[in-house]
Amino acid sequence: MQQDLKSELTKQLIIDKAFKLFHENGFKTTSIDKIMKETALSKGAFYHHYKNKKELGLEVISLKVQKRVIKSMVTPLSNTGNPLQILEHVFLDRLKSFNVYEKKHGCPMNNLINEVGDHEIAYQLALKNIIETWKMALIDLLDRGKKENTINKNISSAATAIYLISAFEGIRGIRKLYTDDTILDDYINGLSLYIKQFKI
Amino acid sequence: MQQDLKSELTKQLIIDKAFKLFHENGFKTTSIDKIMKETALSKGAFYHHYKNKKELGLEVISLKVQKRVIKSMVTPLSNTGNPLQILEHVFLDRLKSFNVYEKKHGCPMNNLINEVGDHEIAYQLALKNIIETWKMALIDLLDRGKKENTINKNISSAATAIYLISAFEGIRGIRKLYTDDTILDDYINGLSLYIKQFKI
DNA sequence: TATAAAAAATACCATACAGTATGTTTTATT
DNA sequence: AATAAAACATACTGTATGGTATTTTTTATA
Repeated sequence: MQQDLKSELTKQLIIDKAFKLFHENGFKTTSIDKIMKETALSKGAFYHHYKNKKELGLEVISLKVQKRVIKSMVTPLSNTGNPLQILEHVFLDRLKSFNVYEKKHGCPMNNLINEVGDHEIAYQLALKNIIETWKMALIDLLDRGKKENTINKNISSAATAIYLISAFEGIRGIRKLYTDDTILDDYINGLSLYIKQFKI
Repeated sequence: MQQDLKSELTKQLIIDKAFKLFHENGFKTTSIDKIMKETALSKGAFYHHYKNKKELGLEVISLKVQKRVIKSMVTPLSNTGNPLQILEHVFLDRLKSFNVYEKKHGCPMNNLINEVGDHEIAYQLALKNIIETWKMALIDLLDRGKKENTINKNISSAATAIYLISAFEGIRGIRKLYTDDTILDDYINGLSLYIKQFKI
């Protein structure tokens, strides 16, 4: 195999396993040893490709966590159609798409925000970047609705975007505490009611 | 000093320092050594009073984390007055009461939920208990508003309670990523608009 | 004041950790 | 085939960890 391709595959393997373990067990308590045991490669291989754990953490955020959020929560906002329907679809469909594993372990981004969001400035910036991207996309969609007269012009797009994001991330954490979906049903009802209020 | 009083004071000291360090640096990465260094006592003292770190964790949750939430977010909901005004007051006053330290390190409960909410069942139950207490108190207040004809009877009290809690906890995490309060202002505007919708 | 128990200190252990030094194997180039 | 560099493996270091064993100090009671 070509060297640069092999290198790329190895790095991708490490990132994938690291993301999985960060998601399941948290960032701080996931050691390099545990990650490399998952890859079936050695510690030497890790330090050949990465300077340290921090560098890996930042790659996991930008290559896995960010992509995940953008794919499921940002990109679909650009679809054509009624903005309010898109909003409801994106948030509700996402929640309903989660399997037991994802409900149990919560949102990878939110987990990182709460675990390392007040520690390393580098993590802070990388995570903030995701939130800002998400916020902007929501604002664009809400503004489009206002322009097309399907959304009440008196509501603040920025405030609504942040309230939507906050509630979504909040419930992803709270759901961890439960073993069934009743709390998610409450959230879903709350969200539906909330979105309906934007209508003209 | 009386023995049982001394014992009680020592335990309280350990709990206070542990809560502080959990809040600042997280649960998992706060070691017994670090806690006991803060208390200026020895490791022997710790293991005289506590069986292990888990037992301390549970005491911190029930004696510090829970008390904190109940005092600031639950008890004030029982005040007399217009339920909607009480709602707005409690949530907004709480947010506005936070100092730089509390904004930086987020909500101790939410931090724990996201860090250990999917690990130890004992932590899970202790934390869920707080959320349930909070949820019930909000439902009671909303139901009172409905009975007194100040709150729209068509909204679900449980759904509204969970949506309020989720957004509040969500923003406490997200705020960690920022160095100023603009994101909090967005949230506050979003919350005000949200609460206004409950009006008849 | 003697004695027992509680409170706290000291010293220790096995394990896990991030990271390093050095070796071996694989791949690319001449 | 020779050589160099990249990819990976092995063995190690120093430090931190949760927890234990044992000793010293403080407090309560007779």
